[in-house]
Amino acid sequence: MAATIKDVADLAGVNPSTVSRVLNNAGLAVKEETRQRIMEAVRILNYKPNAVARSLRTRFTQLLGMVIPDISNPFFSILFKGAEAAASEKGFNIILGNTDDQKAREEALIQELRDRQVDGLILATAQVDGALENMSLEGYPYVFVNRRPRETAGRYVVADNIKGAKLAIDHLVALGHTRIAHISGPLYTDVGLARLEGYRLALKDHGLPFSFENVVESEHNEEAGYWSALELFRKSPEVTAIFAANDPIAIGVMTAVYERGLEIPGDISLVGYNDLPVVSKLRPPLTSVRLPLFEMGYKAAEMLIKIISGEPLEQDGIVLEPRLMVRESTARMKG
Amino acid sequence: MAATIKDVADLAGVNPSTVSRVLNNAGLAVKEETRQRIMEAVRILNYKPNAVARSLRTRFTQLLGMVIPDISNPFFSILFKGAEAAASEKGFNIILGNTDDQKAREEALIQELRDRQVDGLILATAQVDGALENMSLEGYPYVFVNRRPRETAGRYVVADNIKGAKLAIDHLVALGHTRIAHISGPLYTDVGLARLEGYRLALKDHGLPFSFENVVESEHNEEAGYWSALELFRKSPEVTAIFAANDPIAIGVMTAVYERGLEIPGDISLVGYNDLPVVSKLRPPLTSVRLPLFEMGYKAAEMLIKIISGEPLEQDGIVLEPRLMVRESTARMKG
DNA sequence: TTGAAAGCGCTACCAT
DNA sequence: ATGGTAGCGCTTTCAA
Repeated sequence: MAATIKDVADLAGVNPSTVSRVLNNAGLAVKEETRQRIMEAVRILNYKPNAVARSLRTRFTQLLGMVIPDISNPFFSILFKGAEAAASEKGFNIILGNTDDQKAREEALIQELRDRQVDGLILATAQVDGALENMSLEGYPYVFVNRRPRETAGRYVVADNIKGAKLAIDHLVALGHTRIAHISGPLYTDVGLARLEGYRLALKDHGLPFSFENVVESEHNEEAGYWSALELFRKSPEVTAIFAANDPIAIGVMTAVYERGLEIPGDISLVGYNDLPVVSKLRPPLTSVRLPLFEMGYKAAEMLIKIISGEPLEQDGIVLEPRLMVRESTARMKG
Repeated sequence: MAATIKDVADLAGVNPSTVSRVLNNAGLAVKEETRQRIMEAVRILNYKPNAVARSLRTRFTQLLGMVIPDISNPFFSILFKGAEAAASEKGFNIILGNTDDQKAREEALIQELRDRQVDGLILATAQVDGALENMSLEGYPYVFVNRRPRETAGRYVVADNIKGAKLAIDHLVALGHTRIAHISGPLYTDVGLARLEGYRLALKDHGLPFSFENVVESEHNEEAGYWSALELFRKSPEVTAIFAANDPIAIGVMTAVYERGLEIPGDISLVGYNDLPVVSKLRPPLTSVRLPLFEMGYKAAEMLIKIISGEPLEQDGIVLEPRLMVRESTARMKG
């Protein structure tokens, strides 16, 4: 049986409250000699405070909940790493829950975590609503990461998707491309919409026409990317560059391009988004927009802990800058 | 403020202990009418038991700790997913800690998790010792996954590395290769040793000579794989097939092979290990030994929960079977 | 079938 | 500077 605070108090010949004072209130009045005796007893008994008992009393668990669609996706696992790094610096740990992108699981998980009395939630998931309204209503601390809630209020840490899309298009235009297509993500998501918007704005900036002929809406995965590329070739066979809304889509596009007997970047320049580790290993290595994922996770946890601690926030949201990783899938326009 | 069991009891006009009985001991004697009244009160107040208070009383947190070197490595994140799936089925959640392969962080983390009173630990990390001895001494529940402890006692869930290596070599031999090299992992790890042993045994099975000329010891990463391949080419330029101890090593080998102006699989057949998602995207897609990672994580959590619940275990360890995913990096011997 | 009460280990308030 | 004590919310034993 592990030693309790009472054991320490008995051994040191003091009251448990004194032990607690020594251990917790660094700046509080305790005679040096008493402190010594107590620390010695702690050492002898190898005493570790019981976090559960402390939590019950203080009403803080020093535990964060993080809800993620798919931890095996490096995108999210790097977010988690960032969050964990910040949390651990402040003495917090994180309960991680994977939703497999299922809304029911997501809501159940949020409830589960709250019942466990986690001090706050980091939400990296797509759709939250019912559970969320309760949360904001009751003033429960939570922070969105990689997603900026539209309807619901809430703090967030995101990357600038409009800027990211512009980086991609600027690059392609600089290489001489004018017929640039976009395979967008789902347009019911803020991410999908923002990247499309960035694409549109960048074309406009460069005096290039925007046309829905050159846009195909896709899901955020490889297979959907493949089929969307086929559809694009049907609609607009003359494009010379494609900006894909994320890397898996871009990988699907690659397959479709090769099937058509075309070369990358010889015939088609291709840009992805997120810069997952895998894309630098592709042939050719993919040019992609990199998000500061670790930093996003870090800042989200940091922000959440500030909210929990009642520290004032300078801002409700943090928007981080993406940057373009240029690789071999993009090249100067032929001719 | 959230409702407590006392609020429910008051509303239902009963004692808190009766509420507790209704909520927890499904099979216990409670008059149907009372139960109804209580459930109604629970509903009205939207009562959720406070897990912290319950944990303090029952001495179980229904929380598992999982220690992982690097969650952004898909190898580990899939292990985690499996563990989380099993845990969540049994009403457990998992606190995940990332160690970045740093021993100090690892030990601190284990201590942290124990102080939090997690009911048990799943250890996917490389080196644990000091902290571990305490754990086994005090009968604290823990399970190793993907690693079978040598010196320390302990339950484990691993894949059969000797078998996996044999699968790789059998395949290469079947393709007509006889000069098969092995770039091994670190030989101070059980994983590295076991794969080397499988390589040696398989050669013997096929009546092929084993020689240290054809073995280079490497670290488990891409760069080390690259340098090890260079060393191999120096020692044994005539090899026609290479079995790499894991996928990152194999990727490093690829780079070295291409630099030498050789083709895969034309000149050199190459087999990796772990079958990370990325390897099917390489050019050529890599033949690799696949481990049932999700299942390993699942079984590890399941085993741990059994230990926690005091259920008897049929066995101290579970060894799962790998299988070979044949792709285009291996081909029949020329000539 | 239900109630009363103790107590898990800790902190924080109030005394002294 | 330190001790005493109440109580966080729950479960569980004992009694009725």
